[in-house]
Amino acid sequence: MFQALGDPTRRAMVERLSRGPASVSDLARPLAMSLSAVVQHLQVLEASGLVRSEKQGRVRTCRIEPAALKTVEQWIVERRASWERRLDRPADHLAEESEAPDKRRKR
Amino acid sequence: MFQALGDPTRRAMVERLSRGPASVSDLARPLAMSLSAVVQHLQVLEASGLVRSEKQGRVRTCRIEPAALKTVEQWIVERRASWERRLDRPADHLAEESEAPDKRRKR
DNA sequence: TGATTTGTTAAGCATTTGCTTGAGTATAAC
DNA sequence: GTTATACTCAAGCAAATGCTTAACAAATCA
Repeated sequence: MFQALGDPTRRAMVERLSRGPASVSDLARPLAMSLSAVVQHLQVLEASGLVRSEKQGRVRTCRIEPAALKTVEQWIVERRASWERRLDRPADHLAEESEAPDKRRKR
Repeated sequence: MFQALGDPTRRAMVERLSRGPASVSDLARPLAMSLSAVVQHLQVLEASGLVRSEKQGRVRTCRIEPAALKTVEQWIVERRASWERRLDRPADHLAEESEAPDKRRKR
């Protein structure tokens, strides 16, 4: 998912979709590239699980998968929490050392 | 930042750093690649603003930049909020249409 | 029916990415 | 002072990425 969101075009597509469902052409309209390229980006987004789409007639309607966004959000939140937890207990890592060396409790 | 987090190795580095500061060799230890490669990943992370590092003596100490993580988090939260806001007011987009066509209020 | 709209698929191509190796430099340890 | 440590920097290279064009298929429209 992070990799999918790593591309600015795909982020623009997700932004558009966060405001509501859209067809492939809708997604392509503001983008300065071929429809084909947009379809390829869409495939990446779908493969990542961030976007889902279904086709009725000749138009494919795409929409965001909020649960997937939540997963990404969760990853970030956890890393940040892990870091902040550290700062809240100034014990232990006062020496702020590396790791491997000094595993023994003496010295 | 999304692009930086798009690589699994770099995500592992961020995970490690979320548990506390580490030297370049610390970061490299669990990774199956050359130190040089790790340094290159580190450069990407620093360029993105997600990680900061400073060198004292011959060891470079790296740490996470929580504000940057917060920025990423914010982006996700906003997209998700934008989507959920939509669902809360079932007005308007009942037809769930595309966009450009039918701008006129008749029909 | 024939033309148009909407999308799909494949091939090809330039650029970017994620490494490696090898040859340094500066600090710290012995 | 020699040796090990902890990086640093520059090539070089294979694979992945982000496009393009072109040919095609299926709905829908006139």
